[in-house]
Amino acid sequence: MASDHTRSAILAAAERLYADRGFGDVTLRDIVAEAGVNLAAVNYHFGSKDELIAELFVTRSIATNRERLRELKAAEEEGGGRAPIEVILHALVGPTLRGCLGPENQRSTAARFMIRASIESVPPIRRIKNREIDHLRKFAGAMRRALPDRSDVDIYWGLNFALAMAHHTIRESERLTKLSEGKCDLDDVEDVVARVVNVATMALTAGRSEAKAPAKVAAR
Amino acid sequence: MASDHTRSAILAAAERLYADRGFGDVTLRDIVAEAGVNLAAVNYHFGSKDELIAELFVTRSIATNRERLRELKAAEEEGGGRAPIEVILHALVGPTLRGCLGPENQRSTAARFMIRASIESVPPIRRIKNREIDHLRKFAGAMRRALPDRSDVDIYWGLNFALAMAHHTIRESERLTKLSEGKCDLDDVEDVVARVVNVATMALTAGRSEAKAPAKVAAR
DNA sequence: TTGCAATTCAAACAGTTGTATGAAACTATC
DNA sequence: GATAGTTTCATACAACTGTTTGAATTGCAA
Repeated sequence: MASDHTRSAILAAAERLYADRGFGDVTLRDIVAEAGVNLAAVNYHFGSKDELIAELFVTRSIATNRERLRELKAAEEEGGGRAPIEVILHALVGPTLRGCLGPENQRSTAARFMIRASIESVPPIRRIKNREIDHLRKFAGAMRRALPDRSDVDIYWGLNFALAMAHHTIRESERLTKLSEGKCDLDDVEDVVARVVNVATMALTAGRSEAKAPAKVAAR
Repeated sequence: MASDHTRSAILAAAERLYADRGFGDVTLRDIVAEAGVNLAAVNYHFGSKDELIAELFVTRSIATNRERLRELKAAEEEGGGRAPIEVILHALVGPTLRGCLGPENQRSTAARFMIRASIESVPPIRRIKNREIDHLRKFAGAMRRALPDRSDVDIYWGLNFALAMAHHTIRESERLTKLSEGKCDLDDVEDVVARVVNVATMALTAGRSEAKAPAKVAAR
């Protein structure tokens, strides 16, 4: 074991630079300059540039996934093994949206990094995202338990659309603000979460007998 | 004016290579080799690599946008200046989905190129996408005419969610297929379009008096 | 202090990239 | 068929990239 000082200085500097300028035009030399360490340190501590990026992304995304599962598990336990669909969807998209949106000036480096990762999609990150399927299957399972007479196809489409709305809103938040001339308030994260959950819930419950009016799961 | 042979050979080769291997690892040398022309030809005919990429993307996206507006105009004329919301949404997402999805083995080079452009998002393409706002405003206008008692905010969120579902489904089509173990059939484009339109329509009409059951706008 | 491993460092490496150059080949006009 | 303009070509350029190397330094245990 070592002092770890250099290692974490690199991680912090890299996350900051990637968050600010994107993956495209940040070189290892930029990172080591920002971190105040030697160029060779990156390869010494991480093996390669891609492994550095991967470690950054993995750290942040397991944090998000843990939060998702925590909310999901809590909801299912409270409901005796079956949670309401809107609460499940809330657990699915809430942590991601909360982690990436919010007032721009108080957005954490981690949040800005994750937005970049969502927009630019470089190879090491794509590789990790592809392993996310098992994680999503847990939500598909919970959704099936919540809506037992919905077909698998509808469940998967609903899951897909929920993620679509959350991720696209993050990716294109700037454009949506411009398009709506500021009328869509992306700083009010809980409102965004509620909108996504409401639409996804409608998508999953429409045309069924028990299609109750979707409950508001968060304050508006 | 000239024979244009070299120019179009480059365009075709570039589109093919980008579609197959992505922007990340296709160099000018790969393109000119595929096209059977000299390296300097790209800079001679297009000025720079980025301008080549931009021209490819612009060509394809104005084709999509023209198709969108054609459908929108036809629908509004038929309705005497006001089209049903589901038809407007169909005009918005139909051309994009039809241009990118469909049976993989019969997917055109252009379609595969546009999927790449949607996934990788390189600088010259991002720059063009940012100019798309005026185009989207036309749809926002039509949607406002279709739903006069909906607030602007709701209109923009509905537009955002419709695009979200369409684009995300294109971007993550492979993952959705894997996640659903093939149960979600992305080759049935009209079914995908109908699903997106239905959910977006629900999002825009829920909780209003005239919230009629969304019509099926395409065969299922 | 000595010895050994872990870490840091400057420097170079090996490869690739997009672009520029200037001569050669071509094409069409008069 | 000479001329002017366009297009092609081989080649070089200049810069940048991630990675490696081997020596210097550091930290720690015996």
